This record gives sequence, structure tokens and C-alpha cells, in this order.
Amino acid sequence: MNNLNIYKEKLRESGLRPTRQRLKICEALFSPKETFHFTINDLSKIIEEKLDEKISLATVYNTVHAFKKNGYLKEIVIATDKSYFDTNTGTHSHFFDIKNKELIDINQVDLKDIPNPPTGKKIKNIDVIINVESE
Amino acid sequence: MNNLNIYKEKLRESGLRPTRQRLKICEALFSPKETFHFTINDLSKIIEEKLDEKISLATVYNTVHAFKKNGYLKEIVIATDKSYFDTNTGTHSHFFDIKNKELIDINQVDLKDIPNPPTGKKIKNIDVIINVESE
DNA sequence: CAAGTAGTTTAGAATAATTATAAAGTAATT
DNA sequence: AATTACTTTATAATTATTCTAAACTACTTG
Repeated sequence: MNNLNIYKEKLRESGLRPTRQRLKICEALFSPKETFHFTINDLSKIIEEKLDEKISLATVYNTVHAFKKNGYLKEIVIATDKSYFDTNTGTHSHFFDIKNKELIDINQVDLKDIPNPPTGKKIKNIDVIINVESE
Repeated sequence: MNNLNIYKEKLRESGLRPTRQRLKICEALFSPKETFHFTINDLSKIIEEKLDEKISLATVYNTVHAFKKNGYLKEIVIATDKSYFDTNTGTHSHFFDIKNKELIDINQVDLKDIPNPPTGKKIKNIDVIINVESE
């Protein structure tokens, strides 16, 4: 129930001190029951509008990147004009609606055969994005 | 042998007049025997250094986008800081070396099962990117 | 618990890729 | 050859992101 300690733990794990601003970011990211996708701007707005705290963009960027580096967030590369993040850090794949720029989580999609990587390189992870559009 | 007409055809197909600048862009893109990956900046440098023509960035952007729209180029979304394009327009997948930001074409990777898209949406295409790193 | 110090926040500047603009130039049509 | 419509270009504008340095705050230690 007391998420506060969980947030502090995540921050500490990420090498960050628990400050008022960072705890608000945690609340926005980790208190919802459902995972979700967001851009830095989305997150910034959520915090301002729902949590009534105006945090400078630099802080939001820094914190999100620290969480990403520590595995508390994932980045999903689907557009070149903006970065998208996912609070669902489990292995999974995505539908991406090209028009609405909407992401939908799906279970991990397995490959029939995994190709051999070039010599000297090893596979780190595999991204599968199924692009869809309204018919 | 006379690629010129092929270039003109591609330009016409893309709704563009064959100008000196655009023909140089075609030469850079379509004369190499092997397909390749590039950013706008790469392409711009190739044209300047190898083809000895300085073309304004706006023209390069416009032409590349027209070719992309017409299927003569593909965009590969692997990084959020830059757009990558591929002169290989066939269906295929990629290895992506995270460190060097190097792309390597591979045959299309098939999925074990293709998930059902959300109702009202249909699958347009599937991107598979296998991220690798030097070991 | 009062410093001290090490990490933090912030506004605003800097950077970088991309897109928009509008004047001067060029291809195509007549 | 003249007209028209499309192009190129330099430059400005835009947008996301990163940097910076001064003001601020958490944490440690005496």
C-alpha cells in the first residue's frame, strides 16, 4: 500500500535521490494499475494536470532516462520525431497504429527461426512491431 | 545501361520533374550494385564528395520523401535521433548494432503466429529488428 | 542539529534534425 | 520565344532533446 517506499527504492536503485519532483514522476509512472505508453511531453502534462506539480523538462528527461537505463521503463522506437516509453517492462511486442500513432501491447511474438547474428556479435533483444491501420 | 531513363521514370512516377539535382540524387541512390542504408546527411555528403554536386538539404529531403512515398526507398525506424533509409525496398528484416548504429539486411524473418489485429484494424506490415552488440 | 558537501532543480541557452518560406531559377508547353 | 508551373536554394522556423550554471535541497558528520 505504501508506494512511497517502492518509489524511493526504485530511485535509489537508479542512483537518484528521492526528491519531491522525482517522487511525483514515480507516482505518475508507477501508481496506475495498468501500464501505459507515453512521450516525455505526455508525462509532463500528466504530472502538471493530475498531480498538480510543474516539473522542468530537464528533470523529467533525466529521470526517465535513469529509469530506462535501470530497466524500470522501456523505450519503444516507432517514430523518428519523438521518443515513446512504456511502463510495461516485461518482454512483449506491439501493434502500432500508424495514423493515430497509438501503441497497443501484445504478448511476445516469437519468430519461426532466429537468424544467426554476424560473427562476433550476439543478440541482445528482438523488437517486433506490427503496423496496423483502420480499415 | 542507360540509367538516365530509369531515373527519369522513377522521378516521373513520383510526381517529380527530372532536374539536374534530382538526377544526381538518383545516381547516388540507384547506381550502386549493392543496396545500402543512409541518413539524409550521408546522402548529402556522398553527392557532394563523389558526384561533385552541392544540393541544398531541402531538395534532398523532398526528393527522398517522394521516393519513400512511392516505394523507391524504405524508411527504417531504429533510432529516434535521425531517420534511416534503405535502398533495398524488398521485404526484409534487419540486424541493428546498437553501438555502431550499423544496420545489416537479412532475409525476412517470419513469425510463428501472427497475432490478430484489434477489431477494425488490418495489418499493414511487420517490422522485425534484431538488436545485436559486439561480444 | 548545524554545517558542509554532494547531488538536484530550473530556466533558459544550445544543438540537431527536419520543415517551411519566398524569391530567383528552370523545365515544359504553347 | 513566351508563358506557366514547378524547383531550387538560402535562410528562417520549428521541435525534440541536451547542456549549463546558478540557486536550492537532501544527506552526512561532528
